[in-house]
Amino acid sequence: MPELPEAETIVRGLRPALHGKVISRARVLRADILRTSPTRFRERVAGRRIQHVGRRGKNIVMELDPPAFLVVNLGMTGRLLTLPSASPSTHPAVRFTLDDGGVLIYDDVRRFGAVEILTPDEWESRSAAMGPEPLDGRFTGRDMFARLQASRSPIRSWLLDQRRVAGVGNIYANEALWRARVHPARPANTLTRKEGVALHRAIRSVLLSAIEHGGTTLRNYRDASGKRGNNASRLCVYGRVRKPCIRCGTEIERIVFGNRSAFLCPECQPREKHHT
DNA sequence: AGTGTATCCTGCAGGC
DNA sequence: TGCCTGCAGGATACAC
Repeated sequence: MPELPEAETIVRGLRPALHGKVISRARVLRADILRTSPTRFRERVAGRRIQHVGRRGKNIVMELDPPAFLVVNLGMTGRLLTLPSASPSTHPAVRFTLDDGGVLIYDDVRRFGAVEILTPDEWESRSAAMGPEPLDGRFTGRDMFARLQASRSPIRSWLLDQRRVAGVGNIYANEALWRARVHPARPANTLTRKEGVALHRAIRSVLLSAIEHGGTTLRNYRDASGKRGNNASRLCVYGRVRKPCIRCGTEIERIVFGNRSAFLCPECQPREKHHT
């Protein structure tokens, strides 16, 4: 999916269209997107005003009044589209009608996503279970390094675990590791302080740059107005198997672990320290 | 604690 | 053209 930069881009597009609007009703076309019954969902959403549109990790979070949280996780192929949109909704799952006549559609080809309506308590505990926001000032290199030392899991798996850092997915995990010159399979606790700090910086710069470019569209991702992101051409390793490393010319490798592809430059990101 | 495996679901690209 | 396989930005549950 949509990782943090894509969710952030969608939020920025949604905010002006949704802020202050009342959801007059919701129509559920694909009930498996919800985590409750369609009836209960409709009843809990209808009549609430959208007070704030925000993001936590990869989740798009709308704060409603009377107090409730509409939380959207886009899974692999989810979209939140305001109409009229540049790309038509091919697989609509939930359709919200606003009091000003506006329409918001949750669209999802594979339906791995989720649209949930939570109580403030439910949302609070959900959010508390997630790791720090990587772009928040409270997320420091020092902190991250300390937490890396407590884990033996491969660093790429560590980065994908939303309880450790919120919002990093497979694209940006791989990109950040390449920038920091760290092999994705290295156990987290084998990173040196220098590497940990470099990785922390790399995560932030990779995410910030992706947001600046409107997110990465490989296939399905679209922003709230249906437009593609422009970040795909800036990827340095993700999906670049057998293409030359931009830094050193060595062929990029693809390896698989934790059920996901990892991409790396074997020269820039050695698995073991090598002596030169 | 960590890992591999499978699952949810659809579509697309590539090989033959 | 058609059929087959593998692959996909995520998250979770399971057995070991």
